[in-house]
Amino acid sequence: MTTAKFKPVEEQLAYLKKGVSEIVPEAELRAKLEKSYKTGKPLRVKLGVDPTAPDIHLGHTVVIRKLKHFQEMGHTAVFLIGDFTAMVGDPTGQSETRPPLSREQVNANAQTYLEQVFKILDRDKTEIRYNSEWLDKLSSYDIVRLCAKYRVARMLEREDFRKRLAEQQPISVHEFLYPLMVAYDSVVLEADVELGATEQKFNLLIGREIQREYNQELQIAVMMPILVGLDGQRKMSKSLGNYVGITESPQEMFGKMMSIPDELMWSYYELVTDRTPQEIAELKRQVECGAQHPMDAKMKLAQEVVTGFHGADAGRKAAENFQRVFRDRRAPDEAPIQKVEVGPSQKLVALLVAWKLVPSKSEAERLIKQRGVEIDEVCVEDPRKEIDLTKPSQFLLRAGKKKFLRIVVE
RNA sequence: GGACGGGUGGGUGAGUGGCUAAAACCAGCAGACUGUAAAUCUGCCGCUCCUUGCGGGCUACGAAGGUUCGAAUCCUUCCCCGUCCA
Repeated sequence: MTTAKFKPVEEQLAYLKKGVSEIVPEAELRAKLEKSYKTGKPLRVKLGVDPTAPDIHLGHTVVIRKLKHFQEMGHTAVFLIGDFTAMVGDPTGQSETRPPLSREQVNANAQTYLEQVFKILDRDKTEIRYNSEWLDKLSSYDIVRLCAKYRVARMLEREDFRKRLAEQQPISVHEFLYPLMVAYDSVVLEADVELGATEQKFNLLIGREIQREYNQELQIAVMMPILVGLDGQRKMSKSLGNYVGITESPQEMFGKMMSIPDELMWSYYELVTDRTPQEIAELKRQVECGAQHPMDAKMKLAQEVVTGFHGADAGRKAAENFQRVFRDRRAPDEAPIQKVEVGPSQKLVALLVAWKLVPSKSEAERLIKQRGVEIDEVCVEDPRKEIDLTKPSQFLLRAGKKKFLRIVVE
């Protein structure tokens, strides 16, 4: 092994620190990088993700992108799927007990996660592991011994627990197990570095404590900031609906990116694109001095994100479409197509529900009354309007600000 | 095991027999304004039916029963959460 396989330590550090919120402790990371540089042995970098939902959104990609950075520097990316821990449920960040998932759900989610993760990571260079591999095999006795290695008072230091205790919210005993199991994962994987969002700090640090108990070298905790959701307020999450799914269509993705508050775009540039800090600073300066319109800067961001997941063509098209529909206020050149068979005429409200543009007829009626529905760019005034389906035709239906459907009767 | 407090719409939270599909606020949606940003203003915000009316029906205040002309509100049992005691 030659040392030439790695870049110089300082260069690696500069790259790896991009966008990072905290490294605990940073000096040890440097030491580990130096050692690996000398011995030619790559660091083992762990990122654990619980497959609690079928899709990954932009918020998840922040840490995955960081793992990719380590991968690019020649280190071993260990992508850990928490198929066991997903069933335990991590209490992190939400002050309520999350319902545990069944094994089937977890497995199905894990599958879709992997497909999506490799839009970012290099499939051939990633070590994929499942923590059920070892956690399933622990005996009750093993678990008792693991629990014996940590104290309740220390456990209660965790902000989420402290808060719930103070607010008289429930804490289940099994929730204490979660951080211990995550820590045990690090022991099994012999992690040199563990990545996570800042809210994972507690878990990452327990990993160090438990590794010490098992006489291992301690892992470095590298934490990434939490990506704020589209509302500009709260953390991006599926349950809050303020997210961008990475499998969403280019148009949707673009539209959602454009809806973020202006100030937020800088943190997005930093966390979900591969732009360097210098480039971002320069762009920001241009916007501030008026050389560039904030909307243009945001459109660039949106296009880059779409390009990352759908390719350059899709990115360009999405930008053009956005320009056309929302800035020039014209119909989109392509809208999803809904085919309908020729048949008896039907009420528009019923069709809006059938085509899933609104959740109920009441909602549909409301939308029409509020002048939110257009057919071929003409506002529908009558909530009782019937749609003629008796002969072939087609028209463009708009429901609300963003939903378009090209209806083809045939 | 005992004592006490609590469980209301997506969230916070008022309501303690009819005026309550349930205040207020937040979130959400639509319209205006715009850069589909933010801010602001206006309206909507359980489901359903039609003759679209300050219209009819249905469902809803942890669950199930009961009292009553009438219950989110009173009674009974049960479930769940928290605090203190053991």
